[in-house]
Amino acid sequence: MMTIIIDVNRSFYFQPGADQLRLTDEQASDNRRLVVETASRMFRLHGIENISVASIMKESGFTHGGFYNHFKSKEDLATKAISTSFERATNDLSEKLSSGRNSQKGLTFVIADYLSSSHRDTNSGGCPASAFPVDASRNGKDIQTTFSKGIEEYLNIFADQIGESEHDARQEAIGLLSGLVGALILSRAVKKSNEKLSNELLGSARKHFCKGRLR
Amino acid sequence: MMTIIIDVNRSFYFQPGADQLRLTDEQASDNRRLVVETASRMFRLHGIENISVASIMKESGFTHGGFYNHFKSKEDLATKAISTSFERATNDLSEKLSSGRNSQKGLTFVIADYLSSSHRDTNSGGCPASAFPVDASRNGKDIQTTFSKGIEEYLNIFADQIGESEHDARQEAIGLLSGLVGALILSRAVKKSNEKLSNELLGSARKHFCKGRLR
DNA sequence: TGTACATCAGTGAACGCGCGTTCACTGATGTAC
DNA sequence: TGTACATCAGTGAACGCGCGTTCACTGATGTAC
Repeated sequence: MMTIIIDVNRSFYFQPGADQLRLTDEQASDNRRLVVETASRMFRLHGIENISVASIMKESGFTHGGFYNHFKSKEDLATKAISTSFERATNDLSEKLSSGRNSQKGLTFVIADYLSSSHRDTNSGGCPASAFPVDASRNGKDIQTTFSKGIEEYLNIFADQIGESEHDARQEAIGLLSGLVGALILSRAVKKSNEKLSNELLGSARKHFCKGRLR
Repeated sequence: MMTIIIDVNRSFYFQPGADQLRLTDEQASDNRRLVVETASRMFRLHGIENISVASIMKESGFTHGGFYNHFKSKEDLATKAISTSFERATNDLSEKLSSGRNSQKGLTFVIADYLSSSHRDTNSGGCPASAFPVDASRNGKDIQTTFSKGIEEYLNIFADQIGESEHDARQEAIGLLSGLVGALILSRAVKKSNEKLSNELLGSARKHFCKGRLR
């Protein structure tokens, strides 16, 4: 078996048109931000390994070649996308909690929101703590470092809200976050085949983790 | 730009050697079982999308060409691998629980075992309920159906053990399974970057979910 | 403030690789009579 | 029970495709003087 490949005229490249011009620094960093946000959404929804660099760039309105002007690698982008998701999510969380007067009652709102069918079905991927842990566990140290920081932030916010003695609050926060993440992930995993079970997982977990907190 | 590809002698194929012979039905189904078990382990450890058909076949001691003699597609294998994992896992679980005399105490053993560092670090991938949910949520109905059945089985076993009124037991089982799955997944996701946090997640979740069950 | 030149975001083709799947081929096993 | 023939698990090459990454090239913007 022999294959002969003759490649004619290897060094012919596209010449950009006359309307091709260098962007200002501000435009460039706006573009970078846009790509990170697109990636954050697509990664959370479909998983990091299942979304290509080209599709992120296309969804952001660019061709894929320019990707490496902004990011060292796909992993570099993933790291930035994860930390951006967590920043936004923990800000939202703090806001929701600070608007609720009674702290334990505030938590029940957050739990109900987290374990709602609209969070399960969101087409932006929802909470990064539920979207990324399996990707993180299969990836290297850089991505895990970013993920860990996000988890710590979540735990701090929950523990602050729970109050009690510091150690108990932290332990309670860990139990709560684990329960929320587990229930949401499981309910997503069965939704297409058994929506009844999916809803039951959300509803029962909601009741279970609100118990003793209400009012 | 033009590329010319000349492919010489396209139709030359390998001829099996003289020691090449048809297997008995039993050998063939033993081989099939072996491939499913190898896949189950590799899929749980690295995720379904991250393991190739060729690598599963190689790890099982075969070349990849024969794969489609046994399975309709990679998804077909994934479905069989998931259900096999659940069968084994739920059998193990029942066994562990039935050996413990007091039912609530039996559960605390299971919780401690589930949230142990050796389960987190197992190089066979461990419990399918924690290994597959994110893969399942990103896959189609066939895989989710298999996954749902496994989850139902887990919930039934937990609920039986918990006892109480039937409805409360089911709700409690959902809370417990969610917590176990969430804590294990999170602890795996931070292990490479922050082992202290990883251990804390396991330990605190263990205490949290054993509370009120001990003795 | 004006000028000369380096920088760099974007383009689209290409590279090298690995994926899931298909294929022609073999010959002992399985089976229909 | 004996015989003729179809079945089928395994092999390794190949297909077609998509991936992450690299590349040469452009010219207005950024910057050093």
